[in-house]
Amino acid sequence: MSSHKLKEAGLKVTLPRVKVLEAMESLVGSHVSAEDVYKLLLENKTDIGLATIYRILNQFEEVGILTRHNFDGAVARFELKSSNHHDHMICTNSGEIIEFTDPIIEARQKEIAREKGYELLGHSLVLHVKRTGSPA
Amino acid sequence: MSSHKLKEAGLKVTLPRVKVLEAMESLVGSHVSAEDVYKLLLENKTDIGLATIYRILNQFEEVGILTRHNFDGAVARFELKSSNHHDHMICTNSGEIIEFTDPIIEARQKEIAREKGYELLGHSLVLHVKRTGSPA
DNA sequence: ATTGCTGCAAAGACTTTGCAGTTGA
DNA sequence: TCAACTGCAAAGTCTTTGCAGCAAT
Repeated sequence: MSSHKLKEAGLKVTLPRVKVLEAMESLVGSHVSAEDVYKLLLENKTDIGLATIYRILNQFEEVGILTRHNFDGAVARFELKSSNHHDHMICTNSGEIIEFTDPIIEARQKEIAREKGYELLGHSLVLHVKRTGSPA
Repeated sequence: MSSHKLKEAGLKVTLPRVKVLEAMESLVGSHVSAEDVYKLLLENKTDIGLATIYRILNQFEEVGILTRHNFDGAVARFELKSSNHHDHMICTNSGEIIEFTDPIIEARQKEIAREKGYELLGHSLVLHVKRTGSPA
């Protein structure tokens, strides 16, 4: 249940927060903007102010419920933080976002940071791609 | 000479463009915002409108003179495109930006895209790091 | 002489904030 | 009850644009 997750995170359980969390849970695998969440909730007859959505999304990020992406530099996109970390590939034609993981890259990143005298805290990797003739 | 680079790129050689290009050339290795360029030019007694700087920076990116980064999702940062591609590491404490290259990661990226049926056009990789006890 | 470029100020997109009223524990 | 939360509208930040005048070929 969503409310439990909120309490765990130290957030008061309020209707807007529950609704936003439910929306994000129903959207696992998507990468949505504040506006997207707002519209989705409206469709479900839940009218929560856009400002509140922004506030809640930020809080959720702070407590680690979700991850923020700035793929293009324009709108921020969010996705529920899943147990399995992954990176993204964006098709320049369709705008489609494909997720992937690669242990080799992950390992190298840690190593590179260490080599330079740093500790890796996180990373952001986005591949910009286009479809080729040969399918997946 | 800067003006030659502009002609090559198909851009009319104008004072603002030459000044911005010179500024970027004097800043190799930095990652500056439009505002940064604006202020730097002002210090050098060159008063070019901020809107013009934005326009020029965009044009320079289009013709491949420089690269745009959206490290944090806030301001866009630019750097002269150098012959040698590199990625970035940002220290969360100091904000310092360290450049690096890694052939293994580069190769994997290409492979991953291909495996999924895509062609790699470009990528954006940023490591978020913090200093450790052991120096570089 | 043209055509494109620049400056200014206004507008735009996205996001945050102040404040008064509401709600959850 | 009382602190925390929400909604609204206003404000903020970064960036783009319209338009009239200026400049490069």
